[in-house]
Amino acid sequence: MRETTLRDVAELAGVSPRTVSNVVNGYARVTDATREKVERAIAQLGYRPNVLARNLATGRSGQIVVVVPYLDTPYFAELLQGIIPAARKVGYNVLVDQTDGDRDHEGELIGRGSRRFLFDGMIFSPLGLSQEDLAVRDPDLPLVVLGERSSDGTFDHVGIDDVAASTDAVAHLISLGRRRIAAIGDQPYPTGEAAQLRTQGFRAAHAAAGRPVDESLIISTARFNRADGATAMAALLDRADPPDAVFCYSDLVASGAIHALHQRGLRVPEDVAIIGYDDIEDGRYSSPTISTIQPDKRAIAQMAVDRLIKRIAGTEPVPGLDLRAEHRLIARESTLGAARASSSRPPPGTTSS
Amino acid sequence: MRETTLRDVAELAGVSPRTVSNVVNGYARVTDATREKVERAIAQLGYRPNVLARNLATGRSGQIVVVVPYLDTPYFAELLQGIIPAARKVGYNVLVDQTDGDRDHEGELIGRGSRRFLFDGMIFSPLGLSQEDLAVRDPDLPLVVLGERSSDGTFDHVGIDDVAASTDAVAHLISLGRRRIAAIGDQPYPTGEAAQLRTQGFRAAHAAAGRPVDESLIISTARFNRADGATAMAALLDRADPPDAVFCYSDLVASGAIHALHQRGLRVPEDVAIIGYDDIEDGRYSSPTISTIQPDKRAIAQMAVDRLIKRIAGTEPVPGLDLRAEHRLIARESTLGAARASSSRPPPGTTSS
DNA sequence: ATTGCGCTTTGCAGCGCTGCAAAGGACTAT
DNA sequence: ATAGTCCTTTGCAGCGCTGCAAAGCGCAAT
Repeated sequence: MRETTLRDVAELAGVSPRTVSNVVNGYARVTDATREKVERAIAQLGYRPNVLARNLATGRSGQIVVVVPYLDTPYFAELLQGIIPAARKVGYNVLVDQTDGDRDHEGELIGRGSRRFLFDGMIFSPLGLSQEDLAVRDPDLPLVVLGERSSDGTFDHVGIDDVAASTDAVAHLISLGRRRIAAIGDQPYPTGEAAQLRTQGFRAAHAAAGRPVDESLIISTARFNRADGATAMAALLDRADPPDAVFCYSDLVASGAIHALHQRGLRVPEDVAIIGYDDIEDGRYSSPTISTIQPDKRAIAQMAVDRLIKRIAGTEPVPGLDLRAEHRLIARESTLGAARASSSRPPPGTTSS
Repeated sequence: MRETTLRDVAELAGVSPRTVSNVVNGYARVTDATREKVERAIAQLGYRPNVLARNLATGRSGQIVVVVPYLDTPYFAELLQGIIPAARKVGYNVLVDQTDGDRDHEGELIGRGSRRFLFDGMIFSPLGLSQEDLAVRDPDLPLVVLGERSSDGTFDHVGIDDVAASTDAVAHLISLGRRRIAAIGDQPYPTGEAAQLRTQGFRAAHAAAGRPVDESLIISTARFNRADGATAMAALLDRADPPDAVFCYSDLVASGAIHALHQRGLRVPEDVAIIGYDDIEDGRYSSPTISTIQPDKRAIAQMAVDRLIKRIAGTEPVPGLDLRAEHRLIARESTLGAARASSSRPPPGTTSS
């Protein structure tokens, strides 16, 4: 049996197809009488508009895509948790795509491919693409970039002040009296801009305290995940002069580092203090709970959606904006110890599940 | 400037639009000569097919949707990690939707709404809908259901044998000599089928060991998350006769329970042994590492996609299948202790990030 | 009664592509 | 040379909807 169409409804209601369309879309002025007639016909036939046809006719898909490197990274999952409802509230469906941080895949997505027609705009968290790679993008694609890129003026960018946040994190470790502070997560190559900003903060905090930076304590990792965190921490502990504190570039890295410490029978924070970055839910429950930098994820999600919608509507001035969300330092057991952090009921989080 | 169309390409190449379409789709027999001509024209004009138009013409969208209750639940995130590439490999884009376990929202998605046109099929992990609610679904929607429902014959179902897995988990605790075993996560109401199967396994293991079940040790929670796990554990510890082991219905619940134990200064597993369910990455790194039931997520993802594709193609016999993936017990520190579990390097996981 | 105005409803054409089936061409067999 | 066969290419119509602008209609003002 064929799916009922606008035309079928029109016929039954005794009006033109165009009028049915008007009713369906809540358009224009339609008399209550006709509206009712049409609505009755719609109900009777169980009509539902064919979105595919509408898309072709309007040239818009009503979908936006959110592109992240990894879906199973809690930070992104939590961010999506904010983006999806925000987008839905303004009538957009969200498509999620994961790139595995692959440069080619990312390039394909922002380039002028055929999928372009499937979404009206994109919120993109690049990993494999460097700042300059972003230039190859389809200039027609409304784009909001998350994280540590800066806008070249043709798209909007939403993030937090990574340098300031990292400085806060390291200053916190210094204020606790730690002397040998390591950093895990640097990425000294073109696509490692996010990491480099954090390293910059690491240095700034040392400078502000009049401390020299021991370059050998800055450890690079390929990714910001648990496995790399554990490996890097283990390497640090193999040294003759291990650190007494570590600034990890993500909470996952911190989680891995703590795991490595525990495996060697070391205590956190007594032997080594750990601070992470992102404030994922995991860190609020782990043992010890993880001190961290909390970006305002809800704000980031909302800002990203807002900007994208405005860009899609085309009501925005061309110049791209660089927007900054708030962040704050959350000190927990992994730096303060169980006693001092005893207000260690999990603090109200941005999201929870 | 207008987007170039099939017609433009045809004109430049000096062939009919239909031929261009044939080339683009790799259809039928096209001489190398014409193909080359057309391809040159495509390249020259930078043509890309309009997916929206194709969708309307074919009546298919090339998208499938995966509906989960919560995106930021690691289990689902890890599952998606498997589903997305599997689907992409067979030419489908994946749309992800999150329902917050809301019954109405879930009902809308499987019902005969307008979004139906946006996807060719659905992989659905219900939470708010009970078995019988599933009946209201759009019968035309190719559907694969994940988790603890069983097929009513009109859709496929993929899961693991929850009763057997739960029995294994509890038998493990019993084999370690634990006497008072609690369960956290029961949901004794219509939508709690998944939970109830685990409770069933809990009982079965006791029965097999000739042990009575202390009903008061079966704790219900609204959800399978950390917060509920912590709360339930705290309640258990407030009792005069706390348990010496707990079977948690998810790793997140286990994580919350461990958090609560640590807050009271109790040790895991010395004071209370904990076993979870799902084998999320988190559990492989937490302190202690969490013993768990490991479902074969990769297999689940693959099976779900396979079945869905076959259903979409309509080449499948109507009767729905109930498919079971493998599971295994992974004993880690939270039951064995650090010493015995010292092979506690994180085992190779299904996924990692 | 006539004109003009404003609101509602309509018709037309077309979004860009593909399904279908027939037309056209080259080639083989007789 | 002619008919038959097979492969390539084409034309047509239409997927179901919306943008646009005109047509229709009721009512008020003259």
